Amino acid sequence: MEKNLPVVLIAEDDQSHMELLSYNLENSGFKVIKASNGRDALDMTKELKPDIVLLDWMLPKLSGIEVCTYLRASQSLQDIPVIIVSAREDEEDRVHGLEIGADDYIVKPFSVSELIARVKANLRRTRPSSVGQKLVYKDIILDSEQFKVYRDGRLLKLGPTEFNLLATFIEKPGRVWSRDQLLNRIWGRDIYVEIRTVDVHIGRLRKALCQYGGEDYLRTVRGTGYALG
Amino acid sequence: MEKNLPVVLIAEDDQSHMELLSYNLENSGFKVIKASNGRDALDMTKELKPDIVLLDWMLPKLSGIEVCTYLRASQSLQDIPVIIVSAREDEEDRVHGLEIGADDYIVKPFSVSELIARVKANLRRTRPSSVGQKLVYKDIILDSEQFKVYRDGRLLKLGPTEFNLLATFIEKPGRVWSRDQLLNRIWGRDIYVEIRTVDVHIGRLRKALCQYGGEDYLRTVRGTGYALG
DNA sequence: GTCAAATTTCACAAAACCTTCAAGTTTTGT
DNA sequence: ACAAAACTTGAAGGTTTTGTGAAATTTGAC
Repeated sequence: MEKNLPVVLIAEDDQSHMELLSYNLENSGFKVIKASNGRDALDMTKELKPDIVLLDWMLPKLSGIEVCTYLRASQSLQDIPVIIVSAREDEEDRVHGLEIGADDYIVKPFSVSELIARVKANLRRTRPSSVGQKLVYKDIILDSEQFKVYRDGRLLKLGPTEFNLLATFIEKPGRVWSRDQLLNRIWGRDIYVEIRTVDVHIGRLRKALCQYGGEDYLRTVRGTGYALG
Repeated sequence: MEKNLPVVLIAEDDQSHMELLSYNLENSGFKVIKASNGRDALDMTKELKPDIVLLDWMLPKLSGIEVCTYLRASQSLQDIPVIIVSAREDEEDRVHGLEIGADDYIVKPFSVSELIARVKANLRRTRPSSVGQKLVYKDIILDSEQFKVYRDGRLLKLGPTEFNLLATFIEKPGRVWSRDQLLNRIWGRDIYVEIRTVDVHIGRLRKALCQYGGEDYLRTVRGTGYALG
């Protein structure tokens, strides 16, 4: 129900570990989806495109290593950060884990705060607005922890959808997003909304950003979509 | 590196409980050391002289009760506050726990803020400077030692839940908390309460904070949660 | 310059969400 | 054990946000 939270896929076959992980991640503001074996993990990743994947080294059906290898080979999934969680401490495994393309490697037992920190660190690259960072574009500051947006020092008033749109744009200034991509990302996957609705909200965001005057930073890319700057 | 933080020894054999406890205590400014059985707990207490000890009732090798009894008999360790953490609710056990010299007794499941509050309360005796600092936001002062809140110099009347809410908010002014996060933090994990209950208590806190007039500092973030300022 | 396609704007009804209220229950204090 | 205080819950009512169609405007191609 909560929308636009960063999504973490946890692939872990040990029930109590799973619970510990998901409880704490949910508490830290993530949406958690769970897989108890490697095959499910892979399928769910393809299907749901989580923002980050936590893979246990040992998994039934497909090992974490295999899943990771597969993800790295996939065009559309290779940008999803992968953290390998393992009981193995040996240097060799650690190297192996990183070699096959994992972004990080955590050894059990680990502290919860370490885990959260690593997850956030790895999301910073791909979804900076999701980890409570202030994002800046020109004179706009978006504070995702406080859910506030300032322009030229003044606090702007904007609705949830406008905020989410701006958060998406400001993560990658200049990048052009299609209406479909925006719908998927902000409204969610299986929600039926007219594509034109995006336009309206873009218009609202435009107005909100200029409520105290100033240049319009939102660029319309005719036939394609929108971008910030 | 860490400077003079109060040290909490947690003796707990359940891995996930340990994580939950240590994560939250570390987050609240304590240094945590861990023991997974009674023998280790006793040895580490002798060796490291923590500022406070959290003892699970049931522990391998030596039970929490035995450890506590031993500590109380020791000249050099008897002043270390001991909190027994237990799943037993019976009055009898509670009495027994306190009889053998525990300073406090917490029953699982407990809320995080309750735990923190108890730990701080028990540290007040031995390390008064480490706890009970007053938290301030604008004209609001929250005195966590006396459990009192002042606004503009006047003592406010507010119930426990309202106090806990405010304590959470004032720790990080501006940060937005989801209802789920607030429930977890203030009501405790495995407790089932309607999510809407949060709204009502927010409403009460609002009223309480403005009982002598003044601006409403609580900000509703539609679709997300609440924040102070 | 004209035209068609695409985008923007506008107004409004519906939906989602939040606040308030009051009643009933539990907990606390004496 | 009783009274008071605090808490939970559902429902009603109010507010904000959202989605949509239609009209107006802009854009780019010819």
